[in-house]
Amino acid sequence: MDPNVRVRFAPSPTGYLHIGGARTALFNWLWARKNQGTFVLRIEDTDQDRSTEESVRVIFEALDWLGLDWDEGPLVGGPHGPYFQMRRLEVYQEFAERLIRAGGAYRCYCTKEELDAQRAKLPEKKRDRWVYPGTCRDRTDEPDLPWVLRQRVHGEGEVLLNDLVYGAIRTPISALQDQVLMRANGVPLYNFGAAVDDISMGINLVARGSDHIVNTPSQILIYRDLDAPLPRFAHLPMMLTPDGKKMSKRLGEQQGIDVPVEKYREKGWLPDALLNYIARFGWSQGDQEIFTRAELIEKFDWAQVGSGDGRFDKKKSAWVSGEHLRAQSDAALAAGVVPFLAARGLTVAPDDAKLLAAVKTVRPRSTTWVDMAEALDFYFRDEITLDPAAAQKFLNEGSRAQLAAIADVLSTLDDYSEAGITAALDAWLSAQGLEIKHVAQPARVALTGRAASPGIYEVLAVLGRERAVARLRAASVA
RNA sequence: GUCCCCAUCGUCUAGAGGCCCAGGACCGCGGCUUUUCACGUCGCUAACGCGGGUUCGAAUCCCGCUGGGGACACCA
Repeated sequence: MDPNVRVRFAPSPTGYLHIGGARTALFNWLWARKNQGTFVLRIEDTDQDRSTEESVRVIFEALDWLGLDWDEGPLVGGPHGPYFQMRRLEVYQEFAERLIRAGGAYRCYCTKEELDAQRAKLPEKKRDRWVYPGTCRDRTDEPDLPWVLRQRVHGEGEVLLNDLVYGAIRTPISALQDQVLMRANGVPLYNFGAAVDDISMGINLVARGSDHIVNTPSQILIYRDLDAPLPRFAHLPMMLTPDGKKMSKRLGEQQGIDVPVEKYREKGWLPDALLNYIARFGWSQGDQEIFTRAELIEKFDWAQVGSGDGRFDKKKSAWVSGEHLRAQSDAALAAGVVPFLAARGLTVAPDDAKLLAAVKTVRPRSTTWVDMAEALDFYFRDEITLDPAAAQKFLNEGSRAQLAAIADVLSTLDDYSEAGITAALDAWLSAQGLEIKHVAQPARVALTGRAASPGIYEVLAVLGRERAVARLRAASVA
């Protein structure tokens, strides 16, 4: 345990919280909570074309739903704010001056247009191999001209990145180029903004996606030139689509994977279940598959994080979701499903006795709230619709007569409880020389409208005498 | 194309030289349970990409190949 741990999650608000971003946030959060350190949220909104306030809100909501609370950041404040990059422009200005003085950057007066023109002269195939020729490296200051801050890559040898997950990664300094760090309007680019903020916010462990490994050497150079203490770095393997491609919203959804976190909420996932699935993705702890949030905090460690990219598995994620749902108490299940019933137009109170009883019967059959609400639907709806295929298959002249007889038995029954119903129907069945299996399916269709449901006696008991008898009679005459 | 990274069942993974003719989980398949569907339970199929080394011994170390992924912006 190390309460000095300071980690951060730094999303850019360009639409939604990406499932992979949620995992990055989770690993940082787990590490902070395990160490009783500090989890910082920083919004990297420097891409003014794509950043929106709406997506800032969406990200807050998603983190809130997941229960990943931050100790410093927007809404809660903290001693290292502001926590939106666009409100930290003076900080970058100051660091820019410092970096120039330290020899780690220079003012570049080349315009984008000039450089684009140079690039355009190259044959198309070589365009992306273009490197800045260093025109302004030693240019004297031009007080009247606009300038961008450009990194002065200097020194010999290689940059060593000692990654907690990947181990030693060496990059020759010669492979790095004089990239732009800050635009003429004072808005930083990623590598500068992230490094400056991580320094000024005292972040001592940077955990992010492995797609950022290539950025790290440039950032290490900034730390070095600023004489700032280097944080530890932990890069997380990528979460890919089932096809093994980088998970974009479009590609993910093409393959049936939800990429925005809010989708999981809409589909009725338990936040802890989603956390469990994404934590177990790239990280493991022996043979354990199901973890509570507390166990995740207790057991998480970088040593168990693997370096191989993985592919999202929808089936397994559904299983994890179901495991968590089934672990809930009846009361929690009832309370949780109420909004999802409401979404289907069914108003039920969370402490409704019938709901509590009904929930027991569908518990082993559900993987999400949405599933569960669907399974519960027939208990609470006044008029059910019969599944045509099921009705055709099981409701015929013979079964209709039996349903009518069963309705009679039930309507005169003294003890309308599951035990009472079972006893009475068993007596009736044996008097008829029948077994439950001969009438179960027709009864199921009549009572629930479907060919699959909880056990017939449970359904009868929970549904209540009035509705049960009415549905049986309705089906027997149709 | 260049640079970087990765490589165990279909998928997520255990495995840090002998404990592994490779273990767990999901999926799939089969049995049991059973009024349906689930849940549960028992079992089965299924992997160390290839080639060289090093070593008494390699899934584990080294090299090459192949395959995959990522990055190559005044995006993040």
